[in-house]
Amino acid sequence: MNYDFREIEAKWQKIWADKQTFKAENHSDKPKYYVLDMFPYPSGAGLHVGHPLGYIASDIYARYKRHKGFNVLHPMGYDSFGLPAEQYAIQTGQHPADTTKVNIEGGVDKEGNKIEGYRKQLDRMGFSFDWSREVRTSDPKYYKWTQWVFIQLFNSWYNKDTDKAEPIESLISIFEKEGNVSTNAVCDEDTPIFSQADWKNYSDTEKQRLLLKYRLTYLADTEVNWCPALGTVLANDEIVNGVSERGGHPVIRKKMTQWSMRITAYAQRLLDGLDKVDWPQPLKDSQTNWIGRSEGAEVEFSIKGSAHKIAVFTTRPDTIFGVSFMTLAPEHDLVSQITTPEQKAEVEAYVEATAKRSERDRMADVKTISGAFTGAYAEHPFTKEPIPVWIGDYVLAGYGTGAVMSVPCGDQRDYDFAKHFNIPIPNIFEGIDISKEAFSDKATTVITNSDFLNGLNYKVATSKAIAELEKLGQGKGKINYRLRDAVFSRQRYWGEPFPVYYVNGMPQMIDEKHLPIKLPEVEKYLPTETGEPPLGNATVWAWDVKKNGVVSNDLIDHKTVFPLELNTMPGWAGSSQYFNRYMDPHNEDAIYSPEAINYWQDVDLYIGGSEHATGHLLYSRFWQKFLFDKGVAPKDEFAKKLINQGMITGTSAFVYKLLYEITQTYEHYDKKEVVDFHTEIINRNPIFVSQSIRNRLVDPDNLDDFQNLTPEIQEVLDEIKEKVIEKFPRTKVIRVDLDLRKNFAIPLHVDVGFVNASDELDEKAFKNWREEYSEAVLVAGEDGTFKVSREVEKMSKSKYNVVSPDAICEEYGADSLRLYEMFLGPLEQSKPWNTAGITGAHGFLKKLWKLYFEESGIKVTDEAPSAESLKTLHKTIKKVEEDIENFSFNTSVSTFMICVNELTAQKCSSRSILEPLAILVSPYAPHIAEELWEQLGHNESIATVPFPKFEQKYLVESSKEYPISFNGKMRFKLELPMDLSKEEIEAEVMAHEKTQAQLQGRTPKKVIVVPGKIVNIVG
RNA sequence: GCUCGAGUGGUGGAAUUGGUAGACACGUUGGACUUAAAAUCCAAUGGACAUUAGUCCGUACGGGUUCAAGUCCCGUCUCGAGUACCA
Repeated sequence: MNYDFREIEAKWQKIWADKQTFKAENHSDKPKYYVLDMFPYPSGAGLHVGHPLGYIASDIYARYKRHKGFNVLHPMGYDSFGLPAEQYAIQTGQHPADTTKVNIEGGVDKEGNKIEGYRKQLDRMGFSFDWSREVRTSDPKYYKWTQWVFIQLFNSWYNKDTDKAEPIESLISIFEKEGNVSTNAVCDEDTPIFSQADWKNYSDTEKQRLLLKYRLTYLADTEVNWCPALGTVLANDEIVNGVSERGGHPVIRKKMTQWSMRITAYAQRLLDGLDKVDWPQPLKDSQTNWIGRSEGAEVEFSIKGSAHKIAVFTTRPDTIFGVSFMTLAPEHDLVSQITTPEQKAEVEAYVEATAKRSERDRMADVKTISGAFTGAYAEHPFTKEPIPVWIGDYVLAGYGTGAVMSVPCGDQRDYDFAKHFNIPIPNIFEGIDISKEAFSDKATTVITNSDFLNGLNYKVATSKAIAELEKLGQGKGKINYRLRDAVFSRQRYWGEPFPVYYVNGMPQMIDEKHLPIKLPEVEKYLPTETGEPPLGNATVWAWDVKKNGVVSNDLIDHKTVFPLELNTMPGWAGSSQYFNRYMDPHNEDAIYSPEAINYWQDVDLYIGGSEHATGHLLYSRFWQKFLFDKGVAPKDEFAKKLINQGMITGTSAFVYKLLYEITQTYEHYDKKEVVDFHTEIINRNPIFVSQSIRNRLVDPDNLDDFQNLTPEIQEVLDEIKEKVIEKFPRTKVIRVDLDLRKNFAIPLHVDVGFVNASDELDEKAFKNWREEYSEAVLVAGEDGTFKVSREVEKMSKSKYNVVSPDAICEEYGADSLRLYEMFLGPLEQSKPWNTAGITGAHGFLKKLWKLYFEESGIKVTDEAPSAESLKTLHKTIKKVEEDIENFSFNTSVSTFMICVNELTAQKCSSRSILEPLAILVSPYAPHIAEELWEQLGHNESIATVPFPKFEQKYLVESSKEYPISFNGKMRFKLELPMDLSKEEIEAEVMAHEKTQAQLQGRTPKKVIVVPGKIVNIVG
């Protein structure tokens, strides 16, 4: 009987689906275990071999936990709102819902391309997902609850006294009793102070406007990152190096009315919570940096001849006597108000110039120092000296107060600015030379020239300065965070609509019981002509408060029918709670039942990519903490343990195209005919050379450098010349030469499917690939083979280096793929894909199969196992169990290989060894394990069979082969009984002839004996 | 620039609290079987010298601790990831 993986895998995938083998119950006597993968965005390109890496690891763990007696929740779903589907809709007019459905369920797209569909691809790899719990973020039944969370956030404020979110009603009742004078709440910077009487007198609209300054999600005019190419705003985490993460388009600053999430209220708790979770340190670090807590002081400077005050944030209040100027961000509100008439023109020109520059431009030349003097002077709080106030774009509007007290001697940026504009640089550091650069080492700071701070170190001076500022009422200690509130509006179609309508310009929440508010149909997915978001194209998009339903825009009368919000929610809205929704995914009355979440609690193991560090994983923690405050979630951190799987990169293949030119004299022939023929020859006969030829032609370190022409190439050029001569026999002079003007050996990606494990190109496949290559000339190397060169790059369609899991499953089977992906190396490490090695994993499965079967059928017997086989089995159990617990999946694959190699050598056919072995293998290679289990005579699935128990007694050794070292170098091995004492071992070793040979008569200075380990002889 | 991580054969990678460096697999070479190929099986495979024994060198580089260092400490270099005028 042969190992027919195609039949076996199809058979078991069907049985698992039919019998719902992996359905998880919300009630169980077993302990719970929740294993989660980051759900994918279903793109039209489908999965490549890099995607399943994390899924395979989590599946192994989930299966292992079932063997260990846990009730395992292992769900999967789709993050199905998103930009690519919308861009595709704009191009083709197809509804994103339709294309998304095809991408998930399979089918044919409008261009006639067959799409396999994510679901089929996933099923093929034998994952033990509970598909009955699938969620899709774009499903109204799902986004109903995304909208619900939004409403809860809107109806909450953050009470700093209790340090949690509370219902907005409690804030209103405080305002009614005492105004906001003593309210300790997180709110907008510009929130005015009002009394109980003020509150009473405010109009309804005014009250709503004020409440927006406290709500955890709020509508406000904010400086946003506007991406004109995408036609939408972006959050900070969606911008990489000043351009959009998706597409790499430029981003500019713009003031817009947008929904924001008051995530800053949770800044400290988001930091503190990191200590409670077992997440990778780099990920924690990047969240910590992103939140960016810094301790310091807020200091107020009054402005001479003005009632305005400038507030600055500084981490170095100890250097306050070193202030020689102040700098405001060009966008700072005070700029226009304090600028003197003489400086007005210069300042305005500067402000305008900076506004025009994109974020990227500003980042690109951080070295260019620019700024303008406002003409205004602030007053030093202690010396009362005047301090010139400048503006400069090195001060960011979005951080701190958007203004700094500039201490050039202690801060390099201030120093550079001062040097550039000839501003004095007073030195306040004892014994430090500041003629070349600023001094910022806190540890060795001793303050001088600073009145009451003289002689103090950083720490003491800081607290003293803060205390003195407090006495003056001009400052206080403050903790500042880099984290900004997150913009939550997107000017896009394919996202969750807000459950919001507008009365008198004030947002109103639609009552929960009318959710979901479904996306309206639109004709076009582009912004409207008036620049409104795509939902502005909808004709039925108004809210009728009488009917409680969406009605035609024609009916808007601002009395009972009002306009609905035109923005949609950002990509991370749907992913911020999906892990909880899986616990009770079909609940229509609540986001999930208390029973479900109290049973499942939180995610025990979460696996996904590290690129979500400051996006999804921060927002999800924020929402979780909010729902925890609301009493909806029992845990304030949603995932106990998180692992970032590494990326699988592609191994691109290249051939080199040689450029050449044909020259000839024109006698007897028409010039045009000649030139056309040359062009045709060059187009029809492109020359490609293999790597070795390229390396002889070109200096590999300098690709423009021609070295020498090889005979092979000369031959090819001569052949082409022959063709030209044939066509124009009477021509006197014909030359065919390489075009050496520039990089003449151009590397071109070729499909990795045309290349075998030895990097040899399938020339036929290559020529058939493209019409223009059909008569290509391929110049092989000296050994007669045409070899491509290879380079590791990100897997992508455009680089022709994508390897699909379907092809691997077809050729080697899912079990081989699973084993091989794990075998590649540690889970967290990124590594290049190389199909060649998969034969090793596949060969292992064949060898495993052969332990159970011979030609005629199963060969497993009830014979008692040998001591050797028992030892092999138990050391495998021990190692595999340790490996899985440590997520070291690559080493357990090796362990299996060793085990099977040993059992084969031992000719083991004993049931009491081979049954447990099938269970051990089953998390990794579940199909073959199920088949073996059934063939061994079992009727139930192997999935929940208890994991074999390790027994130390089988590993007890009676002797040990000691490595005998001389001065730390192992020279020979000596088999000795385990029960010898140190002295006995030493005596045995010293008496050995090889020891004497090594010593050559010398007397050892020292003999180190570690029983059971090693013997080292020194001297 | 800052923060974090990593450097081991031709390749992917092993190596538990410091204790036999290179497990396992790929690739390569030789051999068996076969008309042939595939598949399968056997052997060799870090480098150099010796080709029997053996010796020397080897975990990015330079030092150090130790009977013993891939592993611990100090310094340097390279690569990767994140972040970047954050006051």
